[in-house]
Order: sequence, then structure tokens, then C-alpha cells
Amino acid sequence: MTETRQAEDTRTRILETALDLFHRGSFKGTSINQVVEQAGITKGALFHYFKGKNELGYAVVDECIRSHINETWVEPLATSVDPIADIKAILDHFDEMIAERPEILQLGCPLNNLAQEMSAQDDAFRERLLGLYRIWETALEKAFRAGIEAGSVRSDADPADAAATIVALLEGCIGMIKVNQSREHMSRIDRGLRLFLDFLRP
Amino acid sequence: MTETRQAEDTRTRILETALDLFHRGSFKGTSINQVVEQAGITKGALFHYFKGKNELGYAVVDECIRSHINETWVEPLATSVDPIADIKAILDHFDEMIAERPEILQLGCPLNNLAQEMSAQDDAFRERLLGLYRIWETALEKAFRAGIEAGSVRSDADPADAAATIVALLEGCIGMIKVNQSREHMSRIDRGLRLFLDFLRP
DNA sequence: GACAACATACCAACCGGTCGGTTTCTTCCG
DNA sequence: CGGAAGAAACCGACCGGTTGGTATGTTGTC
Repeated sequence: MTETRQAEDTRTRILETALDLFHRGSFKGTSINQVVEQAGITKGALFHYFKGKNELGYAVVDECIRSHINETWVEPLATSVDPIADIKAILDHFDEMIAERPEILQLGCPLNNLAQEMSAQDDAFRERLLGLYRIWETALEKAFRAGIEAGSVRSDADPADAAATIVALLEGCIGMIKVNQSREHMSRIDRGLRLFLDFLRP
Repeated sequence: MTETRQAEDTRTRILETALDLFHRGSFKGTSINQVVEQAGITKGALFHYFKGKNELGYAVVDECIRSHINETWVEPLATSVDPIADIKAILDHFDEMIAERPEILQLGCPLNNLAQEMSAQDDAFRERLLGLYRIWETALEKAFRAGIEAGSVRSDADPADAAATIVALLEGCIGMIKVNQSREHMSRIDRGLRLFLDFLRP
């Protein structure tokens, strides 16, 4: 009846449910019971796979969010020679996603949410989240470096500075949209973001 | 023996303690008992002044944080004709503050912390926090408008767009510093921020 | 029969909030 | 001026519910 490889299935279902609840609410704000209920399992199953709530959180960061960063930022920019155009394409993709599911407008970025909530409280969390930001920034930095070499980015721009600023601006924008919850304010900030990117043109 | 005006004293002590704990931890993460203990009062006193935990949070936003925004952003920019220079001066002031009390490096901005934590969970919170952001952005917008008129800001810049982008970038930067907790990364982001301001020069 | 994969019952600690009561201050009458 | 009356300020024991976590039991598969 049930599959033999149910084991991994249960684990990933717990992880995905936890990510969803952490995203919708927060880490501290969601209880283990909520995860158990929404995942359709029992507490015994959860504690069989994870030592405790924190370990579950770490796994969500290390597995779910990390792969998400890789898919949306690292891979698309890996071979970029025109990062400004490619970053704008990623922004376009976000716009499409929001047009389809407007609810995510108020949920923010899972990485940023967790980082803002936990990095001052738990150093193990902070280090893991910082690791993801480094991966993200490094992908941008490499792309800017390639862009400078290819002539699509102004040569006096510092790739590392630009990468860090883009990440900060992007996370700030997503955060502001979360508070404003208005499409107008989103497009206002979208314009500012693209304006900044254009400043990096030669 | 005790002063006649002890009443207001207790209320403000509760508010300041709550702000401190909400800043250090989070809203949901700090218990009423913690506030009571750190303020050196009792639960009865707290519930005498505030209907509940949420009402306490609202009061912290409406009174403590609002006045802080006014002092650091609205008043200094009220009569500005060179907003770019004046904003940089405010940033310098932040740098000095961080040099004195480096601990605040990892605590972030109280407004942004609360906004990110609560705006998706409680609409009353969101509206109040949004109100503060509007005050902040309006102050910047007016200053940019005055700067354009005075010739200290490029005339093709949209004051409202610039204001919204500055706020987003600033909150994003503070958020990133919270995760990184390194002075180097702070100066890297500081450079990006000032670079963006210079883009707004004529 | 050993072991992973769960399920269930249960726990102490803590949560936000209530409530009856006491103290302290203000007011106003004589 | 004294002193009763009442309101505001404050206390702390207590409540039902929830929290993260555990201990023990059951089940299916090599």
C-alpha cells in the first residue's frame, strides 16, 4: 500500500511544510504542533528526523532555501556577460510571479525574514543564513566582474560593493513592499531598483 | 516621599523597557513577564496602563518610535536645501553611534524589525508602522523637492521615487549589517549607499 | 529479532490575561 | 484645617491554554 521509500518522503514533507509556515508566519511564531498538523504527521515522526525545533530550522535553511537561491540567482547568472540585463530578467520573473500569486506580496523573502528574526538570537542560525547571503553575493559579484570584462558594466564599479548593495537594496525593497502591500509602491520601488542598475552601465 | 507624578513615570518606564526588549529580541519573542521584571514593576501595573500585549506594542510604535523618527529624520531635514549632504550627515551620525555602542550593529532598526515581524500578522500593527514609514518618506521627498529647486539635486529625479528607494536601501543595509555583524561589510554597504546618493547629484 | 519509522500519551515550563484586594493620591465638604 | 469619599495606581496569586520536548509503545521490513 504505502511506498517503501516513504521515509525520505516524510522528511521532505516536514521540511516543505516548515518552510511554508516559517514564511507565512515566523520561526518563533509557528509551533511544532502546527508543522505536525499541516504536514499530516505526528510529533514522533518530526522528532525522529530532527533533534528539535532549531535543528528543523537549520535544515530548512540548509536545504530548502539554499536550493532556492541557487535556482533563482546562482544558476541564471553563472554564465552571464550582461548581468544588468540578466538581473532585470530575474526581476521581471518576480513581477510575473506576483501577478499570479499576489499573496506573496505580503510575505516577503523567506531568507530575509528568517535572517531578520533569528540572526540576533541564535548564532548558528546567523552563520547559516550569512552563508546563503555570501553565495548570493558571490554569484552577483562574479557576474559583475564578467560584465566589466565584457564591457556591459562600467569599469570603475567595484563588483563586490555593487553585489552587496544590490542585495541590500533588493531585500530592503521586498521588506518595504511587505509593509506597504500596494502595487503602486511596488512599482515605485521597482523603478528605483532598475534605476540603480542602470547607474552601473558604462 | 515618592513624587506626585509617579503615574506617568511608570507608564514611560514600561514603554521604554518594552522598546528595549522588542529591539533586542522581538515582539512575539519577549514575554510580558520579561517587561514587568526589567521595568521593576508588576503585571497589575502593566495591565493598568495597557489593555494587552498588542496595545503595548502599538503604544511603543506610536510614541517611542515615532518620536525617534521625528528627531533623527524629519527635524534635521525640515529646512534642508541640500538633502544629499544632510542625509550623509545623518549617516555620519550613525557611524559615530555605532563606534560608541557597537552592540547595536546586530540589533538592527527597531522600526524595520517590528515591521518585518508583525506587518503580515497583525493589520493594526502594519498600518501604524506604515504610517511611520510615510512620515519618514515624506520628509525625504520634501527635502529632495527643495534640493531640486535649489539646484543641489538633479532635476530629472523623481522626489517620491528617490525617497522610497533611499528608505528601502537604508533598511536593507541595516538588515544586512545585522546578519553580517562585520565592520568591513558595513563600510562596503556604506559606500554603496553614499554612491547612490551621489547619483542624485546634478 | 533487530532496527528504522512512526504513533500516542504525557510532562514541566511558560504564555497572555484576569481578578480581588490594597495602597496612594485627589477632591470636596464642613 | 481635618477628614470622609472616591478614584487612580498598583500588587501578586491564579487561570486555562500552549509550548518544546520526552518516554514508551507499535508496526512493517530486512
